Amino acid sequence: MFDNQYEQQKIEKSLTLKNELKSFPYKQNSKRDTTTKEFLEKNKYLFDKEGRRNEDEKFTIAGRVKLYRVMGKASFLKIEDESGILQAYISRDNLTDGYYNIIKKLIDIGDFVEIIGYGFITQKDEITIYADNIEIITKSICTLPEKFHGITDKELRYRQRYLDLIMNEGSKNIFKTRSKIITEIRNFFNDMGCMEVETPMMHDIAGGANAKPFITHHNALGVDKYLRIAPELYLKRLIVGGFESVFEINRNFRNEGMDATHNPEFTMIEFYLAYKNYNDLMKITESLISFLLEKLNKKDIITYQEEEINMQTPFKRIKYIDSLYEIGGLDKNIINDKDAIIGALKKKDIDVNEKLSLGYIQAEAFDVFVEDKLRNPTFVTDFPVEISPLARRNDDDDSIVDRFELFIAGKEIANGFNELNDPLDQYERFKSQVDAKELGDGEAHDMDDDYVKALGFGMPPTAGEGIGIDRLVMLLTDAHSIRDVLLFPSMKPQQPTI
RNA sequence: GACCCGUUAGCUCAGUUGGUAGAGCAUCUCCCUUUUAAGGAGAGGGCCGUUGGUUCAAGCCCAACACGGGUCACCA
Repeated sequence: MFDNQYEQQKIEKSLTLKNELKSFPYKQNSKRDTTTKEFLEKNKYLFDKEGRRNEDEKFTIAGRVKLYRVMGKASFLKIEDESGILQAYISRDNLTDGYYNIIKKLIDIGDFVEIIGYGFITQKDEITIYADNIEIITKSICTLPEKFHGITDKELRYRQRYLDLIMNEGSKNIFKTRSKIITEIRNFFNDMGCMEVETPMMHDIAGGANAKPFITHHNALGVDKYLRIAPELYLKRLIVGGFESVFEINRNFRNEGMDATHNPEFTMIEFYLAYKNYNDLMKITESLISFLLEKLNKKDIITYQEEEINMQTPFKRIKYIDSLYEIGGLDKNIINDKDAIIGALKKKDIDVNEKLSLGYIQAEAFDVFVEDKLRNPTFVTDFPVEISPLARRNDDDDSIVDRFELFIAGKEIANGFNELNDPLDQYERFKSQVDAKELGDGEAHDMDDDYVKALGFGMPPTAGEGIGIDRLVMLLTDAHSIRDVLLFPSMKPQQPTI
């Protein structure tokens, strides 16, 4: 650790600071009173002032040295804090007794310094702090990446995100936007009177979605637990309990492949509203997205990966079955003919499990022929009942459910439906999920007796929805990969390189 | 899981038909008191991803593996 030549040199400097200057290289009790941004604002007036400086007004700033230019008896530094970046000027004549010649050799790019000084304007018209004193308050040991190209290696950016954040302004902005989006989503639901709740992350039965779970173990109880794949069944238990509108923003864990839109842990908001239906949810979803665009100062037309997406509401709505021929281009006459769809899939070299029922085969066809073509926001509605084990059947057609999914730029962003609250029907649906599992659907639900029992006590008519926050952030920050919107995306372990 | 691409100094990258490893930034020494990726002079810094193979000789050719990226598949 810390054994390359650069690190050794910096450790030497750190020891010099400590032993010869009696200046501990890792100080506490900073006296910073001004951020770099505030400094720049407060000293703008100097452009109009005689002499373009004011030696009487002192400021203390602190931050990381990003650039360092030594010119003999004077030096310029760029000091960065969270608010921005500020140029500092230190000169031999303004520091005490030869201190300049010592400190200038001990400062490295990457160190945190604290500077007391006053504002002045340089010959090139840059507001700068003229240092009366400078101290290294945190000595860096490791060398920062090159100042011009920064860090471009994606593996390094993901594994050492702190370096990415130090070097890449764009990356920092993505995470600021992400935080803003989550705050505003929270505000949106709070303003609706919806209550934020927390439900278990460790489940005895991995329910609420079709996915393979992570398994962990509880030693004291001697039982295996599953990291949750969705909070749905717990949130609906709360509706049974009498809360009429609840939401939860938190992580889900799914033990599946990773790619540009899938990370094993990802963030969802799920919300459940009693006495609302799935049409209400679509309207709420539209107003949420409009609200976010407004808060982010974005227009209705956004650019995602060089493609224009029209986010204007209301979003397009199309029935699932209709989308198969209207968008997917399948022959209208074959969409209820299982064998014919299988034939169409086979033409595209898609392997299908022929034992599955029509609804599953249609779902496969949707994935293959339709999903990618949904570029502008589109609600796909009225899904087959087989692939919607927790959704309420349509009153006129019991083979479909009152459910929608929202697709934008070919990706699923949201999924909502009228909640199934008939305990007997729910029991039967779980049973057919168990059957599907035996037929080879590794992601089908297990039976959840307690949940069925909860419904037995009565859940009022309810609609619920989940929105994938990461994908929404990708869309709104023009990020190509989910890893670009996760601070610490999942990566394979690697031998330590330090 | 399949295919393609990548892996060389702290970082960003060159590296010819196979013949003793290169640049810029960064670092160290020296010069330089208003610079803007500051400038000038000099120096140090390498398990060329790992392991095998071919060859008199491998950063370069071959194979396997590791990690990453991309495309597809799987997956809500």
